[in-house]
Amino acid sequence: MVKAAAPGVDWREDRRRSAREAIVAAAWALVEQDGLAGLSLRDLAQRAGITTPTVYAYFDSKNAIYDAMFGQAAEQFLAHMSAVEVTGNARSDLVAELSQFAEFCISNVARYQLLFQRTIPGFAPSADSYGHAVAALDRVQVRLAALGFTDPRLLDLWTAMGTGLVDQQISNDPGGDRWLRLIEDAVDMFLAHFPPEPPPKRKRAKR
Amino acid sequence: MVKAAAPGVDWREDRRRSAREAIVAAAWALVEQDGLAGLSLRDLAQRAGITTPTVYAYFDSKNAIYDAMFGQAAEQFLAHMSAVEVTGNARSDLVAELSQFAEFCISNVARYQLLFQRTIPGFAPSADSYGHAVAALDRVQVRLAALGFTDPRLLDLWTAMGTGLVDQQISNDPGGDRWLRLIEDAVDMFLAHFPPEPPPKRKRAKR
DNA sequence: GTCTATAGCTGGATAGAC
DNA sequence: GTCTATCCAGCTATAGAC
Repeated sequence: MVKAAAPGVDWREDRRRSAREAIVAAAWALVEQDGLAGLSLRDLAQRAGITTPTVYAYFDSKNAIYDAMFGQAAEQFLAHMSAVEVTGNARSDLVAELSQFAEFCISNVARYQLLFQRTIPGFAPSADSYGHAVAALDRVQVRLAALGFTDPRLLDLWTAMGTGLVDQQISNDPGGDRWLRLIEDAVDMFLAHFPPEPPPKRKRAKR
Repeated sequence: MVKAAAPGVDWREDRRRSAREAIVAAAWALVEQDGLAGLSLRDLAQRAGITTPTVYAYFDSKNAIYDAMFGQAAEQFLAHMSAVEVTGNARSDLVAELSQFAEFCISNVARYQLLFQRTIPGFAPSADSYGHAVAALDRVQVRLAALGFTDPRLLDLWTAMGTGLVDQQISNDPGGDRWLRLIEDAVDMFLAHFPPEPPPKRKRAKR
């Protein structure tokens, strides 16, 4: 209504944007059902209530759709991981972090595959979409650093543990919790061997 | 030559068997190049020096080819993992085990995907092929048990660590060694938190 | 922007001669 | 068993009317 004349972002752009989002939403619904690689533009158009050529009015190619999905997934990942509460206690924070990560991955396997595995043959995310993903991973690093883990090798070991648990869970016990139950054990193991550096000097009041 | 009349395994069967193996070999060459899902029967036939219908003289369907590949991969996995030397020292044995596993996975990513990830839409290994894979995984369990690790949760954590390192290596640093270098750290972490049970009582003569 | 219609291609799988 | 020829389904993508 009062959306008046913001330069370049008028109702026209809004319409187009929401139409694009509707297509992407339909794409998510399909890949969650038929698998990431099984997406076809025919099905997509039908699901979105339009025809195939209309899809091309909004996306240049099928990969452009994957790219939009990738960007959205990265945003969702950032939001999901930012929602975890920080207490300052290393153990509970690491458990929360890992649980949140696992929940994100498992709640949408297709999204996990798109974002973290490279399973679509000709697809590589655009620089723009990839930027979101990098930002999300940076955040993980920052949070771990706040807990006293700064050694890059430690960070790599941490991500390996996380993806390993998630990967085994998805591949070998889908729908179950055989590996999810091990999250606390994994964190304890990690903490026992790599005690966090002493309090990261919470000296940031001044500024 | 002296292969005479072994009942049911005459030269006819041998010819057929070697023809099948040639097709499977061509399939491996193709998937290593174009990705596991990118395999097409046209390309396969061309690579094998035959025509598409001839492929069907040896395999009922494309999935039957994947199945033969799966069985072969499982056999190779068992052989590769059996080649690692056992010293009885937990640390060096675990490092060797994990290194061997990583080497196997990384040396042929398509094989890794076929065997350990479920990435081909309509494909599930036959009971026969799957049996080989189960045997191979059993062997891992037995070897860990010999080192004093019998808790099934421990085994799951161990496999998660292994696949996590391999997965990160393949996905995020293909051709490099960023995660491979962490194998020793990972083993130390594992050992520090879960010291193996005292010598597995090599007293099993009786029985 | 949205449609109908279709091009153009590639896929797995089969028929039938030899 | 191996071929030529082909079917039929699916796909991405485009042309052109409205």
